Amino acid sequence: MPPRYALIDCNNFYASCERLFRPDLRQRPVVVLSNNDGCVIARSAEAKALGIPMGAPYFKYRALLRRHGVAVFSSNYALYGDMSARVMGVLARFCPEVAVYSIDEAFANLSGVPGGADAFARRLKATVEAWTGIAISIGIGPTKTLAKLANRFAKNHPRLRGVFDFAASQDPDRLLRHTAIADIWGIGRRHGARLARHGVGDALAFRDLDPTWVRRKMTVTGLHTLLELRGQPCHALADGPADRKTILSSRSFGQPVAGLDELREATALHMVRAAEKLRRLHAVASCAHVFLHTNPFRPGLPQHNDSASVPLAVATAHTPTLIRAVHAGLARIYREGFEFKKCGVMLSGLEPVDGRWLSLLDLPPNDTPAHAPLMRAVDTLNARWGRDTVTFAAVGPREAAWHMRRDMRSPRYTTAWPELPEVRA
DNA sequence: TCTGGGGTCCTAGGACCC
DNA sequence: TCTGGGGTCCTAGGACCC
Repeated sequence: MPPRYALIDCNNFYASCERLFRPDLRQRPVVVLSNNDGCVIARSAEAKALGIPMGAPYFKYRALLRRHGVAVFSSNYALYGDMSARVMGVLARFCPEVAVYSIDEAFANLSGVPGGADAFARRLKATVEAWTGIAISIGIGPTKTLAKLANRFAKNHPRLRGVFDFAASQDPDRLLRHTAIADIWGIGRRHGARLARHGVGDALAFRDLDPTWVRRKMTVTGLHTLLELRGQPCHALADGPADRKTILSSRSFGQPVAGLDELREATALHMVRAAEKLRRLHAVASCAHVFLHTNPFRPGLPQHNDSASVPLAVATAHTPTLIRAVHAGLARIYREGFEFKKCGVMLSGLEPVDGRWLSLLDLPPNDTPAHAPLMRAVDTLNARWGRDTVTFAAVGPREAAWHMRRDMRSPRYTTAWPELPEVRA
């Protein structure tokens, strides 16, 4: 049976999560800001109607937001992650095959579902909304790219009531003609602008281009997009289990940082986070990387961007060893006299912890087997009592000035006991 | 003052080897 | 001063996604 892909996604996900526990905001526009309260990354329908673009820098829009009584939130990933797990749980319970694609999206294969794809999707939508309070939209098509496209129509045309099957269309060419080139999944700003210069402005024109030309100008990625628009699947439901290749932890500072001591604390904190993720994947890393950036938005200031890679003698998930590695890298790239805006660490050469290669040389003393129980104990305590119940001295004081800003974070309603919502009769 | 963070994939080019 | 072809591996950079 040919696949019938569905793209299921949550409407204005972060903004919807914020509203769940704040019924007073039901009619008010809501926006959610990125880490550090830098820019707008989620908008309720009312906020979109006010003309606030995705990615709008907060400082430029603050006055407008205030004028229109927009409720503004710092991002609260504890809440969004938990709500995402609930939505995905419902999907997994009812769909024969699901692949989670992002925090607010999943693909499913609805081929052969009882009662037909459209009726099934409508039941699924009603169930998710009743059980979680999060509204979703569903697009269906013979390829993932067309399912994505169908999802846009489901969202943008209220008469479809949130579900649209591309195959049900009387005139598919017309749908493609009404899809702007940059709204195609897989075609971003750069290629969109380039195609527009060649007179290719919509999905229909792109679909009918010469595949050889597209292959040459846009690599196989672009070719796959074209073929998928023609109904020929190039992406499987789950494109391989996608073993992670890297783990990254980085952030802009709440305020500029010039001193080495603070950079050592910040990189240590990033490594604590990265190593937590590494152990959650039951993996070890064989290389640690560290990087520094000054502020690219201030080209007048002296700029210094650099990175260093530190190979590890033995692949490990031992946080202190990894911190020592990035501190060694940091010493190589740090320069005095610069205002740094951002730093981060990356782990690469990931291997499953059970199948790792041991060095032919003796194990270095910092990777003795005793370290695994210690890390396990740290992770267990933090899982039970909350993040950073126990941590590492190298990360420095908990209230350091360089930590990111999130001045408008809502309570972690569903994941922290002290922040449970209270209901008064 | 104030412009996110975390990923993937693809390609070109250099280093190195035989 | 002249001097090949073929292969692998790594890295940097570009493009995309949410």
